[in-house]
Amino acid sequence: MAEPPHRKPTSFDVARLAGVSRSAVSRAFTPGANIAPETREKVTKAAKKLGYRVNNLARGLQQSHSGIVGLVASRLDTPLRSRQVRLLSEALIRAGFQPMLLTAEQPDDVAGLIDMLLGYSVAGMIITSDTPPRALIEDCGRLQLPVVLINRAGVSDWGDRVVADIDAGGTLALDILQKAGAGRFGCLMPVKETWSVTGRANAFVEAVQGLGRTCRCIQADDQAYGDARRAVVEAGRERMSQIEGLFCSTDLMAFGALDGLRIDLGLRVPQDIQVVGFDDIEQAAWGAYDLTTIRQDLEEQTALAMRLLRERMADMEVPNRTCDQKLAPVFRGTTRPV
Amino acid sequence: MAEPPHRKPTSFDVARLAGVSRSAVSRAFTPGANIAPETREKVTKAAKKLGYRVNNLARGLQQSHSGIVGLVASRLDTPLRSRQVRLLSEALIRAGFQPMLLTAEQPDDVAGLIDMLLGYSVAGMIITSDTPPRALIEDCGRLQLPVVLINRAGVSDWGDRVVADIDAGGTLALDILQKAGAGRFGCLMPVKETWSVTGRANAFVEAVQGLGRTCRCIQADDQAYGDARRAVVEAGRERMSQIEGLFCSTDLMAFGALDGLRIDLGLRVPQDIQVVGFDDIEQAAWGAYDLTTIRQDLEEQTALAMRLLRERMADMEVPNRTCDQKLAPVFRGTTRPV
DNA sequence: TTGAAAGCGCTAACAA
DNA sequence: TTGTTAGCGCTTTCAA
Repeated sequence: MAEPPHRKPTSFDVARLAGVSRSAVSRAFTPGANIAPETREKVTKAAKKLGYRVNNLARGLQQSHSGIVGLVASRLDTPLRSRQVRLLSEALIRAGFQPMLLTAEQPDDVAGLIDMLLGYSVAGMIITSDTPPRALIEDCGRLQLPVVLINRAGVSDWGDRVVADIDAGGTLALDILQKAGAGRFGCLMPVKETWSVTGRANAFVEAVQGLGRTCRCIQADDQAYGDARRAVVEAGRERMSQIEGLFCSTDLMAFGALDGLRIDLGLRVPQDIQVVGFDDIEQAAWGAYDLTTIRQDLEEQTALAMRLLRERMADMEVPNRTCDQKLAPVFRGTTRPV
Repeated sequence: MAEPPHRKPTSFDVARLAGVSRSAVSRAFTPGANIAPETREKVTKAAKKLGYRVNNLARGLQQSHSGIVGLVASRLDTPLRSRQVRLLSEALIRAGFQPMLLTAEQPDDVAGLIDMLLGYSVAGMIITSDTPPRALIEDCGRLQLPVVLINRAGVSDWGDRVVADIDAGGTLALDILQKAGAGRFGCLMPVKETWSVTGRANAFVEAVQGLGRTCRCIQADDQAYGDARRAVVEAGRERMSQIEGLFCSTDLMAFGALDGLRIDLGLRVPQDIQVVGFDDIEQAAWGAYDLTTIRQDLEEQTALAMRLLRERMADMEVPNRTCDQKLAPVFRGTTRPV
């Protein structure tokens, strides 16, 4: 155990102790550098003795980027988002990057924060925010900074994307409800527009209309559990009981709907009304809800995002790409068995 | 709209355009620096025109720290943790820091990651990980790096702490169950030790023993919903129905217990058995669970953590401190009304 | 394979 | 209040 150093040791100190130059120290800590194994050995030993570690700030200053990747997320305390962030941050770390977390709800906040981020010469950005400000993304384009957007489309010209096919999602939901025997359809969605969440709800409505039927839409103030429950309760027992198959545009909203239907309105699910959600978050499998839903494969989503990021870093000239992730139905207790 | 700059502008470019020195530019971007308002004005204008922003890497290299604060968290995809991380990260950003997120489950991972973090000259660290490796924290102590630990005690000499009083928590849980009329008590806890989670369970058990009664302990493999549900089911209807008041050491485990009791074992809550959780996460208020629990005030927790961090930054000589956060009972439907 | 020297972009001490 | 100067700790040509 070395005595507590008061000043942090620099590559210079290590070089002196190891009897080599500072360049040698630098090379010893650069994977794949041209350096004799024994020199590297000497340096590593001296470094350990001194408690030296490379200063990433100085390194980033010298190289073009810092190894930091911005991770922009809104509603982080939501089950889907927190799982996404966990998976992404673990994947980034595994790939040798450092995720810098930006949690912001308002597009205005985001703008200022990204500005901060750019000051750190980030190597790239992954955005799962609800509404990333387009100006910001265009800024990244101007700086030739890799950006991966998750479940957001059409925001700007710049940026690669991983998306769940919203049309397929809407159709799949209808399919599930139809096969389960529902004939009159309803859709619960938030008023506030969001590409993915309102997008799939609209796709569902259109799919229903494609059948020559009409879809009863119930609008919630926002995407939270409470918003959904309130919306269902306000729609009232009468209106709700005319719906046989209800598609909720997120699982979270489906839970609110289920509690509203069962507890507040006294309807039985799936006997009186069948419910399908979207996302397959962990809670959907919990016994009290046991929700039939459509699964977004987050592991696959993460892997795709990382691939896009890496390919873009390797070659900035590659045209913008969009990857589709798989969607799969998960049958549980809120629809009748077929 | 300026033409796309290919090389990022530096303070030198701004200085030239504004007709001032580079120091003037630096001062213009340093809050509270000695600079004439009109000079600052000139600089800001030139900077905007060029699309200049301060390079935080270079700034951090010069100053003693980088403005980055490490945020270490495990089980980020868990409701309590994700809310903590959201609040902390927002508070950090508001205070002008940048949270760098470290998600790691194994103490071994953490060690390597912190090493990385230290390479960024972080200004401090906030740790809400389940089991922060003590060696690591002592490293921070050696480097005189501010560390705030949340709900972890006794890990090491170094570091300030925000904790929920585990003894008070255990006693409070017993109190609630007793007043609700329960006479025979049980406690559901994870086998794997954790200061806060197993700590309050033990406190509950001791409080029960203090009454001269014995407490039936049910051990789950871990802290997840599924672990809790399985544990209850394996304990069996017979054993469970001998318990009148069950304390679950987290809300998440309480949900698993509730579903196990009601769905798998066919017991009624609160008629046959009453249940109390801990944390008051969002889901506890959901209709299907409507869980009586003990609330950790996360807003207060965040505020305390930030205060400790800032005070420590201001004065490294201050002795280590521990702040207690308030605990409050929340009465809902899994206990009988008093 | 190695070392010397020249920056990366910024701030801080000093002098004007 | 401003400009000059000297680094912060590292990587990276370029010679040797």
